[in-house]
Amino acid sequence: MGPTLYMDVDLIDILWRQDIDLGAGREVFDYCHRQKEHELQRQRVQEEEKRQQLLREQEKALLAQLQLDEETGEFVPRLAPSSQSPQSATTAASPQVTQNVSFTEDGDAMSFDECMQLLAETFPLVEATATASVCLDVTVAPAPNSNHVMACELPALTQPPLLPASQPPQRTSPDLEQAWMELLSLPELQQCLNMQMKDTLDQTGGYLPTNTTPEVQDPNYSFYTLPNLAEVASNAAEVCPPEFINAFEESFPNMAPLDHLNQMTLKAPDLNTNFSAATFCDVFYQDIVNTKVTSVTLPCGQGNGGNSLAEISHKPTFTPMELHDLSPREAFDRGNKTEIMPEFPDSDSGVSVEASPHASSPEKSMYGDGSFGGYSDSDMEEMDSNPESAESDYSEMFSLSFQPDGFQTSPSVSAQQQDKKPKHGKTEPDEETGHNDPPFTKDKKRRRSEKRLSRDEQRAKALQIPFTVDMIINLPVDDFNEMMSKHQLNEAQLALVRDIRRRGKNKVAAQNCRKRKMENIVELEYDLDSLKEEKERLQREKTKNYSSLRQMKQELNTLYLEVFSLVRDEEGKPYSPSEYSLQQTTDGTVFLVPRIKKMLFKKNDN
DNA sequence: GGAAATTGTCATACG
DNA sequence: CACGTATGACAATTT
Repeated sequence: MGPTLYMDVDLIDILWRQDIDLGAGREVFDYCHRQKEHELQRQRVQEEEKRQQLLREQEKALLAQLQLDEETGEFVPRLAPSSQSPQSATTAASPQVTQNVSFTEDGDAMSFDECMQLLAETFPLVEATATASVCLDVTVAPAPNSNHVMACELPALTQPPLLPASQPPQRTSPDLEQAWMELLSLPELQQCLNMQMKDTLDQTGGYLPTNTTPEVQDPNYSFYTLPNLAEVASNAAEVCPPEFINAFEESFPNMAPLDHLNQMTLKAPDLNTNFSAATFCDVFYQDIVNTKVTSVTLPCGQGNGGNSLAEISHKPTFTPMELHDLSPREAFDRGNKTEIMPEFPDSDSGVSVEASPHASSPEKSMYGDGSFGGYSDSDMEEMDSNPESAESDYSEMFSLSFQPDGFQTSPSVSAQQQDKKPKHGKTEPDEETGHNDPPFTKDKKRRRSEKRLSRDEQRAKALQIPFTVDMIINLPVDDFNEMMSKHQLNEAQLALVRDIRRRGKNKVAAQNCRKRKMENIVELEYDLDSLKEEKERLQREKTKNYSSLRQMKQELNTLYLEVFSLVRDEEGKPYSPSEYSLQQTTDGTVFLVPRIKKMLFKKNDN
């Protein structure tokens, strides 16, 4: 059982990651496990001792993460939506705020303060949504090694949630974006990010040795992360946008993913003992509660950070699709009974789990729904619509994350992203704040209008496909194949890419077809009008000609009578019109023909 | 809340 | 045969 359970845990991790990508709050799950074992003991001691130091770094990390979240917006929102409802959201908000505050206090730099404010403004929703996550975070935090994360979380715990929650979510997407960009561009911030990256790496390295990481994940992870790191180092602090993206990817992938993995592995064993499919949720929940109670001091800030990190990490880190493959999940699902669906049953399906988008109870939702919820295409959308805005964030995040991968983005894509960016901040706040259950329709509409990610984009994101949808669809066959050959994709990813390409092509074809159809209709209508006009014109001409003909006949008749009246016989008497008529031959000669004769002639002719 | 309009997909045929 | 396109039919969404 032990090994199998362990495996399950890893699989679960993977699945969770996927779920997270999808919008599910797997982080919660992972964290809970981790927390159970090591969090309380180690975290308390180490964290408390090193709090201050860690706080700085962690906060920095959080900032980085938060930023990522913002831009990508994916994960942060998700957590909230998946996990819960407004209440949770409010709670979550507080943690972030606290983090922000602590950060500023640390006095890293003036810029940081600004950043914090920005974060507070931009993430009100996220934070709110994160409430539920906070609990989770606490539980999660446990991993001793994950000091960074923990530290980050600690601030939040120690400091009561202040501003963010209270502050109404502001939708200053454009402004916020600019601000973010600026912040990112700040050398200090970048340095901090880099620092965190390194720290996380180091820490992760330390952790890994103990239990370590699922083989599968690590490879991929390293695969993606390494490049990023290198880039970061090289870039250090430079320009905002590019670096911004890179930094995020780098920082997050390294930090969150690794930590999670480590924690996961560590905790897995423990869980195994208790873990049963049925009890799975319960266990987590309990663990979380316990951890919270016992280790208030522990860094849990993760509500925000943790979630955000986890989410963020997903993107940046490319979890191996292979792992993804539902098998693990399915097993997991059976056990839990939670509704996790195979995300990619077909290439077509994006994801499937249906979590109840609207979590009923905050806590439970967190554990049950949030963690387990999967998303189908429709589900994905629902998530977005969910209280939180997962969707908006998601889409936004997605766009950002996508590019970061280092893949070229097609111009169109970039343009879309830009468009989306401004909205990110806004969307989240609105939803978070209030969160209306009904929002569903509203959110969807809003999203669409705002241009959220398409289904395929969401799917691609969920599977962490390293190409933009535009690239997948628009690249010529040769280039497409070349691109595909450069990246190792699992079957699910390949299938999805193929489907995306097929659907994308067909979508364009359908659009063209409809456009053509409409053009044809318009043309035909135009032709119809033209023909109607022609008909009327001809009708008028016909009438005119008819009248003209009558007139000519009239004139001809008059002339005929006039000529006939001038004709005289040998005696000088006029011929009777009734007995004679004038006939003209082809050569112009005119003959006076007796009507009787005429009749005779006719008879003869016949 | 429902009808009309859009839009996305799928299935299928064709080049 | 693989691909891409065209298009009717449906379904999901949006207006």
